Amino acid sequence: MAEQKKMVEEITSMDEDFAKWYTDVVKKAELCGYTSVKGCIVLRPYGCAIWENIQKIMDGMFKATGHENVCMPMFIPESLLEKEKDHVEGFAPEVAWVTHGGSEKLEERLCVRPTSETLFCEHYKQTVQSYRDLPKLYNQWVSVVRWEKTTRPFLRTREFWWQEGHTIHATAEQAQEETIKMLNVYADFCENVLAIPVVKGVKTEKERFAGAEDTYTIEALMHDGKALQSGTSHYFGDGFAKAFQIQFTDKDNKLKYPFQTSWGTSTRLIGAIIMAHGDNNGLVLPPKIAPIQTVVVPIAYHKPGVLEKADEITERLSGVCRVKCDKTDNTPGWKFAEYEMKGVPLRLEIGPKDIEKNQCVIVRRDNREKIFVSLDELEEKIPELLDEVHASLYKNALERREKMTYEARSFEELKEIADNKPGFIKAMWCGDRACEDKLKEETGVTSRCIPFEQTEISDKCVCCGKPAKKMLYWGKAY
RNA sequence: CGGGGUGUAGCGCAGUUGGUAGCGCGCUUGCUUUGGGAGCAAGAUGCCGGGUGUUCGAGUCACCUCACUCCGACCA
Repeated sequence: MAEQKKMVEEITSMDEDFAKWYTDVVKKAELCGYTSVKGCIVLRPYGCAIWENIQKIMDGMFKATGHENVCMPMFIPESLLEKEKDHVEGFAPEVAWVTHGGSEKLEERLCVRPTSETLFCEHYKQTVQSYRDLPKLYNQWVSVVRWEKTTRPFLRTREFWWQEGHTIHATAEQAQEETIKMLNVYADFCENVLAIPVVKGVKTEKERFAGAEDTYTIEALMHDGKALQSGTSHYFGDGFAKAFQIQFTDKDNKLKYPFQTSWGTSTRLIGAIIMAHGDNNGLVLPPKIAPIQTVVVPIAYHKPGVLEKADEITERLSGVCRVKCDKTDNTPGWKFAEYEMKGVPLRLEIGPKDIEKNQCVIVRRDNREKIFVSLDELEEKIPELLDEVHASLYKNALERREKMTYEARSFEELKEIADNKPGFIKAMWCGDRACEDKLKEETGVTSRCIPFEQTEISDKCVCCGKPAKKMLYWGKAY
């Protein structure tokens, strides 16, 4: 696969310059555009269609687990943001402030939401009185703003689109269960929809969300060996409830503090798709979220019967997949390159030679395999192939991750790997923040998560040699 | 926020010792083509990122500024 010949000249090869490859793909696939505000991107139709497909499927999964959608305002008064100490400390450095309404200076400045915990808390305070009001299982699809210093399309933008789930429960157990449940929904989505394998685990205190008791995460490995945090789920305990004075009367007629969670995934997932599946010819889209799943390319379409046949095939396929027929007067070669760049999973070529034999040529984007398919079998064959593409994308990504996951038993070994082999490093940890800081400082890796699936690599901390508590995934991250 | 790079046509770039703005791709029109980014012909497109200065004269020199981009620190 690495030896695959590069056929599109405009895209920088990923081995040559991964960062440039990434921006080339984003541009050439027409996923987004830049604007006059740094870090604020336009989701162009093709990128937007991918996001819409992500939203549609994920939203269905939220509904299936009992969640309801709401819409909160985008402004948070400074005094509201400040109510939970850790939370405000975490976010204050990167919020955007509104200071004027028209020409009048506001009494109190408003921040543009960087996340909406405080708004949900204010709302819960108004609507939760009894245990009968619980749980509330909410989600919203909105954009948020975080004034990042360095930005990259999809991976880190100042405004980004996401979903944030917020729930409130009568007991800690229920809230903890919810936190894990939604983490599993995310992992399920990444693996079964995006074909990206993820490591599930919990963050160390250092990497925890501001205000959370526990932050759970799914970590994916990109083509260049860097980790991408692809979704997080937070357990808040009753910390926010206490800070916001949210209380309810329980069955035993006692006033109690409820327990909360929040969880989010963002347009960063599009970055994950690009970097997990893409190749030197551009984007490779997992079929389930591909705006176009099959592109029909008529060959020598001026010849009698070709366009008619292409139309007929397109019409038939519209019942089994998202299909587009490109009837523009660009040459076939141009179209091949174009749709490869855009990651369309299947290309169907139909020309005079095929029509004679009642067949067509189907080419898979992921491995370029060329298959001759009888026109009588299209409706069965196309969905089968889409499933195969999904399965093989997942399999390849998983194999690559496994190949790029190393184990380290000593500091020297870890440093050696961190310096020379991009990827995940599994290593034991004593639980001390000091060791985490030292590893970051001296090797550049951060703790990605404490995975649920623990294996005891050794009994000593990779950094200080003291007795180890947990095995962690370490790595360089986006 | 530190370090590097780049700003000239829609995109990618050239522009020498300062002297009236160029190339490729794309775009428009026509004809011929069509199984891996087609060929020929004729067109259209410029606040040289912005400002100040030096100069008879600035895309070119100086200073300032803004934006983008890459690498670090901080973060979904």
